[in-house]
Amino acid sequence: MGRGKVVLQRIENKINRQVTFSKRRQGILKKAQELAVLCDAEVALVIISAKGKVYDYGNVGTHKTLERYQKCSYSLQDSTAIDRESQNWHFEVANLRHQHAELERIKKHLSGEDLHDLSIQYLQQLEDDLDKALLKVRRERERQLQEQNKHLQKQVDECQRQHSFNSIQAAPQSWDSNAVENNGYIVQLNRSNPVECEPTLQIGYQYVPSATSIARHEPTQNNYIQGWNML
Amino acid sequence: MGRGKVVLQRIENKINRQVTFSKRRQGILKKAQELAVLCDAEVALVIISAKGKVYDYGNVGTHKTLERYQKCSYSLQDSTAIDRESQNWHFEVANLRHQHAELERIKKHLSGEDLHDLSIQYLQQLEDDLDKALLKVRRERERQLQEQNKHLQKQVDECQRQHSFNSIQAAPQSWDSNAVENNGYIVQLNRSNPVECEPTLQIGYQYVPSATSIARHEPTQNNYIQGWNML
DNA sequence: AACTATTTATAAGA
DNA sequence: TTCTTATAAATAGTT
Repeated sequence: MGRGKVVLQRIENKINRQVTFSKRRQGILKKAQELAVLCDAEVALVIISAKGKVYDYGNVGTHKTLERYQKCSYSLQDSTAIDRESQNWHFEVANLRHQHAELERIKKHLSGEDLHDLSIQYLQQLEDDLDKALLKVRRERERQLQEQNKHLQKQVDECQRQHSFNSIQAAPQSWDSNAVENNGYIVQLNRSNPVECEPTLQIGYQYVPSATSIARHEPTQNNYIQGWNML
Repeated sequence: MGRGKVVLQRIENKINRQVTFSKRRQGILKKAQELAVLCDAEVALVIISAKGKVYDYGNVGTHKTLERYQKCSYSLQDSTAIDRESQNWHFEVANLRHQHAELERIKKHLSGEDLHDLSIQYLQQLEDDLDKALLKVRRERERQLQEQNKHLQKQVDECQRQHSFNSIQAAPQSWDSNAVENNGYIVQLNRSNPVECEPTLQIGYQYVPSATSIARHEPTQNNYIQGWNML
């Protein structure tokens, strides 16, 4: 893939070799990542240059994958593999530290921090991911609200039934509530008469203030979920 | 390199994933070999499929290279006082694991996964946080685009200058295109005034105020990189 | 498993 | 080193 056909043979010109090494190293790294992501595989790649410089890649941590690999091909291994057991702690700690750092990084990005050194592509991807996540969160919240609603509706019906029953003996009742929205989201019942049923049902969410929250600007008593209708 | 652009994202179709895995595995293997031979490097590659099947390559023996790699990585750590602290390791590892689990949890939530057992309040908080993050990411992307914009403006000016110069000699040239590709980033230039090179530069994206903006449908060229710090 | 239309990687040149 | 460009190589979608 270049201006000349490639011959599978050590590049004799030192400069060319160095340049090619740099380019192809990048290339194969990308390939490794793509393979890992596209095909959901675990990939570890170690490259050591002629001068001894080490490069590595591992989508789930190079060490972790290598360990797994070594376990799998245990029988092929000589006995030195055994006393490497003692080094397992090294592995484990190094590994965890690595992953930890990585996770912290990702978490920051997902929280909108430390964005300054990211590429535009990465940012765009991040934006997409966040959008998707937001969508999912909204859906889940919606789901939960609906469930709660259903539950409450039952209670209301129950209550209503009893009430009606009692009312048959007495006067006809103008059963009413301030707001019952059935298939909608929140049902807000402000009952002033503390008769049989629970006195005040207020359902739904209250806003929980947080250090990092941008305000949901409306006061939270309406059931309208922001941005939902456009989904 | 195919009929469609590649999107860096797990291929959902199982068959396709399998096929791609097979093809790309071959491909990267070849790349690894070429790198090793052409550049006289030591290369080890381990691939473990989602189902656990192990593939490996190593021009001087996978195990050998891996051992070398592991030695190098260890030396990066303070191997001096490690053994004495070995008692602390249990603690450290446990600790790290704990933190790790926690981070994973948070990361999932921020990615819109595993939401089912969360409280409504938490979800709402999450939603707010995501909203905020999204905002920040958009701002950062905007900032970067503006920067790029500035850069391009310079180029355009340059071009314009030359153009004007040439035009003195001959007839004006209608050198124009609506899209300029700069370093692989496609930048749209909407020129309101086609004659003079007096450009209105509008680059990239428009800010969409809603958090639930319809996703960008442009070909998402993403380079979302996990586990590799080329950023 | 082959076949291509395309995309992607990169060798050479600047 | 980095960028550009012509071309080889890889491969996604198809048959």
